[in-house]
Amino acid sequence: MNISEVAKQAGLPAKTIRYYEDIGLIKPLRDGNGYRAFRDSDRHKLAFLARARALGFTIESCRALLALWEDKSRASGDVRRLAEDHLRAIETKIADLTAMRDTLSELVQSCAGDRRSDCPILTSLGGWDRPPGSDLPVRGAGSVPEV
Amino acid sequence: MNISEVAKQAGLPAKTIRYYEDIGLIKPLRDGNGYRAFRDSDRHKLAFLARARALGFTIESCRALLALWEDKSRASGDVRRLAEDHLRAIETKIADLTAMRDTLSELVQSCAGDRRSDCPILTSLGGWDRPPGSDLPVRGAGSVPEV
DNA sequence: GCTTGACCTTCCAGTCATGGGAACCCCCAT
DNA sequence: ATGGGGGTTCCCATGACTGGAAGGTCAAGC
Repeated sequence: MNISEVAKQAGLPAKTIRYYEDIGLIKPLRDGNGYRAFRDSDRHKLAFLARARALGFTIESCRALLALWEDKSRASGDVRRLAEDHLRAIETKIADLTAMRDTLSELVQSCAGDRRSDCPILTSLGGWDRPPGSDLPVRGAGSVPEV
Repeated sequence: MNISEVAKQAGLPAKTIRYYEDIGLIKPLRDGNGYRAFRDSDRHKLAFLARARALGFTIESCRALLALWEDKSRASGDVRRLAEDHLRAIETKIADLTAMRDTLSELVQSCAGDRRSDCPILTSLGGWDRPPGSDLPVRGAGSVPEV
């Protein structure tokens, strides 16, 4: 089975599969022609990776999860700890984004959005006409997620 | 006022301010010694940028917002459109993350998290023992946000 | 046997918004 | 003059890919 077929099955782009080999997540064999020869184990790992990535685990967490998956003597506590850490990260990000959404939503509501130039969104971003203490949140060095 | 003072006022790292100059968001003058000389307008722009970034606008959206801010004959509709697009992006991301959180939360709940090796999290990621159609979501090329 | 086109391979560069650090310059107080 | 704390430019690294160029391989059709 060539890479594009494996890619289809795993739900990952072929480029991503090559990348995963590059960083040592999988180690497929090679055919005589240089093509990658995927074993069942490689394809299972790729499916595992696709699911873990879909849950937002970082590549390094995926690496750790994969190692635990392969380690028949693992403790489920180790797996759960990884998952809990990630869950907390997600919840933090949801909270950040929800705060953004609420602020932005208010701003959008307050803007007429017509041909007139008057715009509370810009006024607010500019920091004018606001009583002290009602500042928009200001990002403190990487504390706020990208969208 | 030197860059570190300006940085403090804007709530941005000095490095970020240099970067913003690099990509043409601000154009501070220079003193005889080569130090950046920030005008009021530069400092106001930086404060504006810090707030817009804190709301998750991309740099390019910030550039557009800044241009509208400076354009006294803008239409507030243009501003509002930008904000609405961004708001939709945030909402999409919140939805994605919420789906992740729900799935992950269930998995965490189902795992004993002790010294035994049995682990439903790994079982689920491995794709075993699941009736057809109950697959975990699989990422389709960039459709799912990073966490 | 030759061509065509769809695969496959490697390698390099780019993305986004910074952060780290080197090498060097400048200013002020001792 | 010396030291320490600014400032400056420049290049490299991050995460997790994605795009594209240059070239090898394979199967089908003529």
